[in-house]
Amino acid sequence: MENQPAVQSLERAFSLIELLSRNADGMPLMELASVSGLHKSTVHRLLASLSQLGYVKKDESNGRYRLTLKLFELSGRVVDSIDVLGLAKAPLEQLRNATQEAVHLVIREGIEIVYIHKVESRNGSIRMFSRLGMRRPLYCTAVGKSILATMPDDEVVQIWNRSDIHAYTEHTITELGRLFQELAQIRRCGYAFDNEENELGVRCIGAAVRDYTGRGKAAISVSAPLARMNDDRVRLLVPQLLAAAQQISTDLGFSR
Amino acid sequence: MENQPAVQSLERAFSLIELLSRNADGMPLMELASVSGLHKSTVHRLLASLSQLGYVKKDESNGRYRLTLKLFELSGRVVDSIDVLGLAKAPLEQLRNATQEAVHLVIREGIEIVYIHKVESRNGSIRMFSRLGMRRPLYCTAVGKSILATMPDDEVVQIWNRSDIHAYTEHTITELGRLFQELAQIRRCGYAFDNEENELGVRCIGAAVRDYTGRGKAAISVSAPLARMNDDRVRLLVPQLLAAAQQISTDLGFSR
DNA sequence: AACTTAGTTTCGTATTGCGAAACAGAAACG
DNA sequence: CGTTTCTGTTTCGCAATACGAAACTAAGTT
Repeated sequence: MENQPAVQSLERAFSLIELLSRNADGMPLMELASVSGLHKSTVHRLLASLSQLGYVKKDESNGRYRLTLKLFELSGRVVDSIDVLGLAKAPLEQLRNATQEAVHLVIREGIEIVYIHKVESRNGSIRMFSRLGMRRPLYCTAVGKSILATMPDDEVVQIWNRSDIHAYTEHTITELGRLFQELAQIRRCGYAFDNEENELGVRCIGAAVRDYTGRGKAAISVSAPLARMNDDRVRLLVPQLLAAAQQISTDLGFSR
Repeated sequence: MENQPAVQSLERAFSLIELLSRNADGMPLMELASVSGLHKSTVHRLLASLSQLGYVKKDESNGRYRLTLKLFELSGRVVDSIDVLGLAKAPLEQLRNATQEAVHLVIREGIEIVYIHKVESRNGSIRMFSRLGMRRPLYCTAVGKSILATMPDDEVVQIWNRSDIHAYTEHTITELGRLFQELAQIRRCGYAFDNEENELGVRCIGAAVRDYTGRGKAAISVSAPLARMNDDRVRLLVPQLLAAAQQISTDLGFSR
């Protein structure tokens, strides 16, 4: 039914866009041509089209092509329409104020979570690495696991199979058995850990946000460097995390 | 040199994307076909390609096509690379806390400003209409005018000529003379007003953020409903606004 | 002045995307 | 329960469209 190849010019244009998105200060035509493997005149034509449509602009001072913020405008509309975002902002900020640590809101899309909101720590010193729009697999983050824990086992297995299991750090879970062990615990306690499974030196606690169907479509987390996240601190933070998750879930129509 | 028509399939695909971005809960194929004026089989082919590339997904439950967050991922990278954003976040939040009103950060792109960060009022009652990624003309916003005020007159004229002058409210400036009068005042005081020029019932004060070249590439503002923004309140808020703008400008390398 | 190298424009060609039409499935109707 | 009328998917022959080689321009380099 599917797997007919994508329209060629679209595929090519988007590969250029992806390349450009990785280079903040733009790229010259020839570089785009060589790394994409396309003929320079093809690249030129596609860029000209994208420029005319307003997605790309050529920096006249140095001849480099770069993305404009028009994509941001489009995707901003999409993100804005996610109702959990509106409901979560206030509780998240309160949570950050109570904990003084970075807090995140993610939603699930397929086998990944996407960061859609962040309130930064006031301990400005150490900055968490996270970017809005960034994706991570479900199985290696506190938020992801807390969402998995709201799903039936067979779906978890499906997601696991579709995921590219990769040990981001030495603590990353790479066996399905381990994952299920953890999920059992998460279901009991209502929150999930990430003990440096995604990034060394960072520990997170996460809790799912449920909508009226009871399924976890989103999750929130508190992240901090190892030094500020010992067991005592966790005991202190968990109730606050859960309260915030509860609050948002209730606002989304989840009961009990 | 330009105005050769854009690659057809690109132009069409992006028009579909724009349509989809305006409908949070997706659109059925036929609706897309009729409003875009494209043949349904063309729409189908383009959507299939966009799906395969991961930008669009078909909601199997109701058959509607919707945008994924992949665009958000791309544009997130672009936005993230704007250094003024990182530098502005803390001062903006402080400003919001001091004023208890909604504060915004915008950057200029061409003849428009783009909202790239917002810290919402805690007076949750009345919510400002503003969305990240949203664009407004320079001439009808406090932030826009404060940026114009940092530019040489001839450039202001150029921008004016390229702009589609439109009276958003009865207070919108629609004559170049009026604009220059205001710019003169803004240059004297260092901040700009928006007296319901963009939206009835909303008053803003804005100040430009300058980089090391002295040009205003960004600006910040405090917005509030008319009722909370009388002259006394403005006198109180302006110094705080200016302090924040100053702070960010300094961090960007602007001196004096 | 000769030689690179990046970027733009032209243009003939075949490939690619096009859309009419057939098909499949679901919902609405009588 | 068959008929009609939707929407969405697939096929396929045709020609318009996008392709890329090559010519050309403009800057830099040697």
